[in-house]
Amino acid sequence: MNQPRVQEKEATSRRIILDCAARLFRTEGYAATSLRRIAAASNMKSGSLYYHFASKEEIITEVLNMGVQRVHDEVWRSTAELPPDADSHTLVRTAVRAHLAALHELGDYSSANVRIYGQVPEHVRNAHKPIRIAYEDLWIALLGRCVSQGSLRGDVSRRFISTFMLGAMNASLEWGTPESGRLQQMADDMAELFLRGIMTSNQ
Amino acid sequence: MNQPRVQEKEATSRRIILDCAARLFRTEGYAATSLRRIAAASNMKSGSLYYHFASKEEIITEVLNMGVQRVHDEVWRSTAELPPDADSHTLVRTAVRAHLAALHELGDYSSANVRIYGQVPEHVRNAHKPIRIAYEDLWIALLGRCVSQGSLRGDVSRRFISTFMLGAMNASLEWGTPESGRLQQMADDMAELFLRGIMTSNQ
DNA sequence: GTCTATATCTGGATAGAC
DNA sequence: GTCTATCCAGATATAGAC
Repeated sequence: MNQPRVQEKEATSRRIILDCAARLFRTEGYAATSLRRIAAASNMKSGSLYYHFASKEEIITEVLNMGVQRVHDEVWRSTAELPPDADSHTLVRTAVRAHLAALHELGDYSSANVRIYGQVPEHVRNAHKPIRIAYEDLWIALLGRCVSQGSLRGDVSRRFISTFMLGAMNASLEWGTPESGRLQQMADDMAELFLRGIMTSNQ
Repeated sequence: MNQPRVQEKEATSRRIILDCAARLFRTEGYAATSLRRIAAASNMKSGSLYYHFASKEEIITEVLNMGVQRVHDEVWRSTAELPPDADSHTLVRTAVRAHLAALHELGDYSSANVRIYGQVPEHVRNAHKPIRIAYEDLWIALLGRCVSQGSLRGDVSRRFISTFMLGAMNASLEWGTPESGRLQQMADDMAELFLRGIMTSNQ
């Protein structure tokens, strides 16, 4: 009865391959990352990858999806845990913290996603797109909760604000890898800039 | 006496090659963009590129540098033209407008820069780095003018704020190509978000 | 200044042994 | 599940004709 062991090994190898692939896609780019290099980093030979994945495109698809899915889940969970009457500042701060924490924890996956989304083959991008849109919609909904409290400014569209915020937060992936203590501080600083802007007085 | 004509043709071909290269680097990635494709897009054969450039790395270096240099120059010029006693809001709005206008005008150059900077061979990146740092320093200096007016918040470092703003603005390259009318509006909206944040009241 | 032709290398993917 | 061996397409770069 060693069926479970085999499945475990397959799942583990799969995960190792994806981790290495994500790291290489992030740092080298999509086309520059050969299956031979992914295999070597995973302590395998290139032919062996085809036991786990049908093609390079199947690997990048998995990497792209994982880069968004976990962030989505964390932001959803952390904001759903808040009391229904939580004020807008708390809501935004919580979502920003969750996004940045998950983003940097995922590291190579989310960074690879941000960096090479615009450069993968079009049908790969199209297959991934719904996951991105679902995540954007989550943010639109969060901002909707602010609107219903009358606290979100009305002169700029919610879609613009959410795209703006996501872009600003994702750009932080290019700043290097902060220790988790620093990350907390960074998230709070960024939430503050979002909420109140860069100036002292708001005349 | 056709020496000038020849130089003109060389300069023109060079520029065509760089334009095509920037567009391809942006959309396909660095490694995925072959010299054959750059040549084809430039209505040439791949061998001919070597008359104008010594290597693929020389091409990408030029593309990276152009992507920052023009933006730098535009932001510098537009803010230097302001009266020395211009208020902080005007200063920031002017710089944001200039950055976004130049960024989207350069299009493929700046977008290629943002997208593939982290994926280009290390010595290419190192050669380009001083130009990036000089531009960041320009923003630090602009924010310094706000500090001396007592209008920049003091609880977050100037370096953090400038990195935050540049990241947020550069992310807009991924939103598609706006018509120039829309671009003006976008720049003003973004400046507003920077200056006053996303909320209505700042209690 | 641009071409053709080519040397040399590395890529994704497959077949079949173990 | 992982290996070796291999096919074939496509890469950078060079050489030399025009």
